[in-house]
Amino acid sequence: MPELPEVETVRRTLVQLVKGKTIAEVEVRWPKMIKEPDDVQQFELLLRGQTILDIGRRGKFLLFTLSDYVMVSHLRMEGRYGLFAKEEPMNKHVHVIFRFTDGTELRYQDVRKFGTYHLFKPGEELKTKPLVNLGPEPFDESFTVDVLKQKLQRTNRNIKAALLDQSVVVGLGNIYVDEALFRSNIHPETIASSLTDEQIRTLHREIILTLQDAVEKGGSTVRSYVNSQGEIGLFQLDIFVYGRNDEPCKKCGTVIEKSVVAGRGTHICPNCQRK
DNA sequence: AGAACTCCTCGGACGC
DNA sequence: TGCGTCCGAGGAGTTC
Repeated sequence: MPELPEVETVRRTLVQLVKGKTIAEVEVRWPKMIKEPDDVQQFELLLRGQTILDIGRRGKFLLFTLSDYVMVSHLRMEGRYGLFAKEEPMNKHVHVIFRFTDGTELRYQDVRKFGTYHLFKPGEELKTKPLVNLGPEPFDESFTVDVLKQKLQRTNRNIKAALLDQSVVVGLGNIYVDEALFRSNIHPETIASSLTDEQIRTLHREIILTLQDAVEKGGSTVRSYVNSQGEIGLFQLDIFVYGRNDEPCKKCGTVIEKSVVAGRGTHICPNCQRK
């Protein structure tokens, strides 16, 4: 399940693979993925002749800057990109194909078909769904302790639910929320508004450090994620709690427990993270 | 505001 | 052992 570090890793590898290429033709095999424009044929048509100038990222969204449009792509849980020669055999889970003028093609593969595409005129993408209500980028200076504190103080939800909410801060998903909370010694069921100033300072620092560390290591490979060149991430070696239920805590040796919090599988060390 | 539901498929667990 | 069935995995939009 790609979160910020995995999406950033995909962005970095993808930009090297396709920057400067011009789209000759687009084939959408699963029309439900195209959210904007409504008409899938229109999506395919508008992309013809577009050159990929750059690829950016906002939260977990990839933003393809094209000659005349911005294409917003979300990988959700299992989306992957790969560059292929057109004659290479097609995987059955490929749902969108961008054929370039040079005979190569970018294939979007997604076993669960949860990924989404939006196409906008430049500037429009920031004024509307799905990007309009996103919170600050964790590595941006606008993500301050005070901003985090303000957002946490006005909610009665638990901290796990709050951190999964992309309007609080972007980029965290189930893995990195569990990791950041462990590294902050905070129990995921703690009511967000009840965190002390010191806990918020620690959490703010650990969110940034956890994500930075993971970006440097090329993300995690949990379940199916690989980057655009088929390489796995190395951060999974540094994971403290996610998926480690019934194994000993790396800090204190207590057995890691798994439960459900905010409707998500949640991993904690009951000794390091107390309510 | 916030919880529940929805989308979707596969693989692992489970039962016989 | 082998085969069928069931269900959990979850980001984010929508619904209530």
